Amino acid sequence: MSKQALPVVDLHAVACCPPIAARPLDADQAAVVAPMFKALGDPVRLRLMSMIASVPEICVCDLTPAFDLSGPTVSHHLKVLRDAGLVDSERRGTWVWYRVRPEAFRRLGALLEIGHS
Amino acid sequence: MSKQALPVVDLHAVACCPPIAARPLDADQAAVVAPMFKALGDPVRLRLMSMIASVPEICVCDLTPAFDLSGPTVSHHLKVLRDAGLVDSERRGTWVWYRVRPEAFRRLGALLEIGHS
DNA sequence: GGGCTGCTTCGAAAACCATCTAGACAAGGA
DNA sequence: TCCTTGTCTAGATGGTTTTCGAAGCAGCCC
Repeated sequence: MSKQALPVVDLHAVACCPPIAARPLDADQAAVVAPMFKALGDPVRLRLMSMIASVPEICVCDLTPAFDLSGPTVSHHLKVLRDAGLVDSERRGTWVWYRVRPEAFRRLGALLEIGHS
Repeated sequence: MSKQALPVVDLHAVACCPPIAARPLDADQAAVVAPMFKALGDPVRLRLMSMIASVPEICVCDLTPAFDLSGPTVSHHLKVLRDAGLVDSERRGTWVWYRVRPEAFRRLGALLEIGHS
């Protein structure tokens, strides 16, 4: 949905990004970041994310057959990833294409770096 | 609980660790890793993890007062982190101390590195 | 237009989760 | 031994999540 209003997670609102091992996260930061981890906390979504991140972009029609799940279920999981700000989608003609939002992905990785303690 | 049998997640069972952006995760790998992300997908647990990771070790008695939650609720969240293999605990006299399992933490970080695609 | 295919949204059922209170257990001190 | 303090377990409850089938919308082709 390229015409969709705004991502549910505003990435600019995240106080930018010392690793969680560097100093304790405050409640506000945690409230912004936790939903991203939560979105990756389901095996189906983690695989979807991995399939999307492994290529520049990928069609839903190539994602759905990789799972033993109904179309609506896969679509739901993709929406969770979208709402978490982790991926973006765009309809082009008949098909809908998904791609990673690299800044979100990088942010998450940065949080898990080893703190300099 | 130092005397507790084994961590619920056997870290050695994780096929070790190309970033999820390098190639699609298979279902077995996803089933092992997703619970770790899921454990971090709650704001309370993310803050707990961050507090634990920021120091060599920390007493439950220092974790609980940081939240507006009952003791049992904090204890429950700590158990989720333990079961996910992310932290370890040990009773020493009156108090129970928690510390990060660095290998699990590093593994998670490695998964989120940018793939060489 | 009419019908087809791809994807999403809706609504409902079942499973799961966060939180609480009450109670149990462990260690230490009177 | 009994009492207190710190932590965990058990059980209950309300809220959320996963999943489905049915229905909707968007784009294509005849």
